[in-house]
Amino acid sequence: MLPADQQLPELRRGTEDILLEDDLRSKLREGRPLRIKAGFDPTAPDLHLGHTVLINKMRQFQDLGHEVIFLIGDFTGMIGDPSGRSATRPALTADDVRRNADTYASQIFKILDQGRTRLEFNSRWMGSMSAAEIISLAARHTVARMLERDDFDKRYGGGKPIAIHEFLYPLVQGYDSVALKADVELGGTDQKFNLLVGRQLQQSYGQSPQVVMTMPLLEGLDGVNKMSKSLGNYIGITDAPDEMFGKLMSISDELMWRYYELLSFVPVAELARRRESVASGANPRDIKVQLAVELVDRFHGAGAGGQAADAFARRFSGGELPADVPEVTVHAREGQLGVAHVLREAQLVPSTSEALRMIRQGAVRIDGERVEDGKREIPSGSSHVFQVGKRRIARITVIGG
RNA sequence: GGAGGGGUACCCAAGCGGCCAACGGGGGCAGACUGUAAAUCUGCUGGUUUAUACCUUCGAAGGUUCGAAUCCUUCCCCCUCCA
Repeated sequence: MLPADQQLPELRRGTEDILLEDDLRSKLREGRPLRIKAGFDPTAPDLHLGHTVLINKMRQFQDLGHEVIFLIGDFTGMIGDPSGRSATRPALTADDVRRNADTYASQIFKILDQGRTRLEFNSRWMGSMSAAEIISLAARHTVARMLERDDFDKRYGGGKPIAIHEFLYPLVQGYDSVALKADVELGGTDQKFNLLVGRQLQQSYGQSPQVVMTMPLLEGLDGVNKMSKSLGNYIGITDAPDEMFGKLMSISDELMWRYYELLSFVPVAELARRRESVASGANPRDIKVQLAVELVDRFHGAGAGGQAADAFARRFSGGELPADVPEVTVHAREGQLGVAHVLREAQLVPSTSEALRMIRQGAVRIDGERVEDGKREIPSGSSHVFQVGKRRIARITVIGG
C-alpha cells in the first residue's frame, strides 16, 4: 500500500469537499485497507457518465487497496429521500430490488473490480431493527440540527409540511455507516448533509467518525446543466460505441477538461502534459479523441475505442457512410411514394411537414445527392440511403402495396 | 374569509375583435464555416399526398359576433397582499 502522502493527492482529484482531510490523512497513515461506503438508490438504475463520477472514485480507492462497499438503500428507498420534490415513491417489491441490483451489477462492474467489491443492502440491518432501537437512534439527533439542512429549513420556514418520517432518512443513512463501520463515505454534493449525519451518529455510537467526500455533479453535453436523462444531455454507459464516441467528440473544448478530470483515469501528471500540449498548439480534437477512446474502451472492452475512432474518422473526416446503416422498409400505396412521406414512414422525421421543411433547407440527401424537389416521388422497388442532416440516416427500401 | 394579478406554442414572453399558426428571446433542428468543438452568419421551429388551400391550437366549457387568443358567462388552476 502506498504511503498516505502519495495516496492523498490522487484521491483529492475531482472532489468537491473532503471533511475532514486531516482525518483522511490519519486514517490512511494507519496503513490498513479503509472501508469506503457509497449508497445508491434502489430504483431502476440507468446509469450515465454523470453517475460514474462517484463510481470512478470508488474504483480509485480500490486500486489503492481499500475495501469498497456498494450499498443499495433498499430500506431507505421505502422512505424516499425528501431532498427533492414532494413525491412519495411507490414501494418496491423484493423482486424489483433484486432485478435493479442485477442491473446495477452489470453496469458498475465495467468500472469496479467485482472480486473486490462488497455489495450490501441496508434492509439487512434495518429490516430487523426494533421500534425501541429506532427510538434510540432518533434520540441521538436533534430537531435543530435536522433543520440545518437547507431543504428542511426552507420548507419549515416557508410553512410547508415536513413529515416526521422524512427526518428518519438521514438518520437511517447515517446508521448505515455505523452498521458498516465506514471509514469514508462518498456522495454527491447534494448528499453532504446526510453524510455528515453519519459522522455524528458514528461518534454517538462510539466509533471513529467517517470521512465525508463529496463529488461534483457532472455537466451534461450542453456544458451547462447537470447531466440528466430528462434533459437529454447525457451519455448512457450502455450507449453503443459509435454513439458514445460521437457524443464525446461533440462536447466543447472547455468541457473536455472537466470530463478529463472527473471521468478519465489518466494520471494527474499525464493530464497536465495534455493540457500543456493543447496550450502550445496541438489540436484539441486529438486530445478529445484520446478521452473518447479511453471511455469507449472502458464500457465496451479494450479495442472498442480504437474501432469507434476509426469509424468516426472515416465517416466524418472521410465522408463515408457509417458501417451499420439501419435498414428500413416502407410501403408505397400506388407504386411510388413522395420523399416527404418516405422520410416520415421511416421515422427519420416526425411529420411530413417537418420533412418538407428539411428538404427546403437542403438537409435531405438520397445516396449523397441533395434533394431539391419536395415533390419528388420514390418508385416502389427501389432502395436508397436517405439522410436528414448529418446524424439521421437509413437505407430505405420502398415496396409496393 | 377579503382584495388584487395571472394562465398563450418545448421554456420565457408579447398580443387584447379581423393584417394571428400568433412579435421577440431562449432552447432545438437545419444550412454555411469547421475539428459532428466553440464563436459567428442564415433559415426553420402545429398538422395535412406536398397545399397563394384546408384542419387543429392561445387553462376548460358554453355564449355574443359576418369574424375571437382578444368581448360575456360559468368552471378549474396558479401567484401576491390583507385577515
